[in-house]
Amino acid sequence: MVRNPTDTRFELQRDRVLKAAAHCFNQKGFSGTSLKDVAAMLGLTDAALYYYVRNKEELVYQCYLRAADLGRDAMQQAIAEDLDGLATVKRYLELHIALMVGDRGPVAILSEIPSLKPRHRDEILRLSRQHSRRFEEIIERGIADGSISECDVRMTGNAIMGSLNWIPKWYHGDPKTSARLQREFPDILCRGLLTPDSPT
Amino acid sequence: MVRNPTDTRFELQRDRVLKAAAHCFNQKGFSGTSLKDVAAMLGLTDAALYYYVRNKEELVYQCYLRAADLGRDAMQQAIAEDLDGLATVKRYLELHIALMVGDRGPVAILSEIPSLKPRHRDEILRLSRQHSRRFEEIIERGIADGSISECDVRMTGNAIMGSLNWIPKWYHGDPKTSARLQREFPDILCRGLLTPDSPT
DNA sequence: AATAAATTTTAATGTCGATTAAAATAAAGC
DNA sequence: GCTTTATTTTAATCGACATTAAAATTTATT
Repeated sequence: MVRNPTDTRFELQRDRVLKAAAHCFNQKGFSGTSLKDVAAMLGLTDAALYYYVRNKEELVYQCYLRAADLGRDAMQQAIAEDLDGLATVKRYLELHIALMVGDRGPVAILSEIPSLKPRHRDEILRLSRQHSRRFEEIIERGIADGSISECDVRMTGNAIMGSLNWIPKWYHGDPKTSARLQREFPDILCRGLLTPDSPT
Repeated sequence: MVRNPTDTRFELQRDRVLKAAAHCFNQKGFSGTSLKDVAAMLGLTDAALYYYVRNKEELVYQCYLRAADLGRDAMQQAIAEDLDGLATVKRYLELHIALMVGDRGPVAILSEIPSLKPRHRDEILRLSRQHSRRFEEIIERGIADGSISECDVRMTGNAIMGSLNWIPKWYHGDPKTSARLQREFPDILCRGLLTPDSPT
């Protein structure tokens, strides 16, 4: 079985497998989804999945890689647009959410990182930390250019990333919610609750 | 084995079991923690846990009940202080976080709700929705009394709750982080990123 | 159409960890 | 101290998937 980059059928089917897996993991929890569940979503047999991943652990790993890719893509594009700090944050959030609720989704929520093999766990954690660090850099840039108010950058980053990472927990594909999410969420995360004339 | 409310030894040990379980679930993931892992934290044998819970499913269920109790307690106390909407939100966040990082913690992250038995799942979801609804009511009250700016209440609630629920993912008991969390987080979630003089 | 390669299924196997029952120990009550 | 009750351990059992190998089928190539 020699496979080259032009061999697209395998890649496509594999992608469907990973999406189905992400969907199942989010819906039924990790321990609650058997390979049979994932396979059933594609009209396949559980054993067929082994043609695309080595085992269940790798299925999770690949789901998490997809999630990391998606986040990285959104951030790179946001940065490339060369806006001020606050606008970059907002743009990143818009892009990330758009990808999540679009055809790059669903994104698996990262609940099972610890049960990955060390090699895989380390890589996912590395990617995850890298992403957080880049996000914090944007916030710092915003503080420097005056668009973002002084704050504990680490905590602020954690707060926003938490909101973002939690989305798959309550968003299950409803189009109405999808629209609201894309329209409102980025602003909400940037604006906070204060009224325009609140004292600081 | 007749047990009454004054029988405290059982209750205490059971509580230790639930805390250990929450800790393990957060650290190693649900599927990655065996009952042996949980028991080992207490110097017990896996079989001993069955004296405190019927089975693993109930262990998760009880962890989630604890989490729900904690959130409810924080919210009730915040509401009882009879502040305006924004201040109530902030007070609630302070209290909830204080409990999470204090001796009521650790709080299990709710990743495995779907693998609960229907009866248990329904109850946890009911409690969870109730909590969200009450939180949204506070936000609405804040909008009504002018302390919170107009917003999509549902989405705003989701955003803040997401941040809060994600905390156990990255907070692992470091005291330094605990202090920062309690000091900064409530404000961050209320204030957003904007500078005092940002245009709206 | 014939052959080869890719994909999926059928049918077992194997294993880990949850669960259980009975025995042992520890604690409490009298 | 003796008895009863509460707690924990030892030692099996047991089942649900994950995993595998070989066979079957589908798809691609010529």
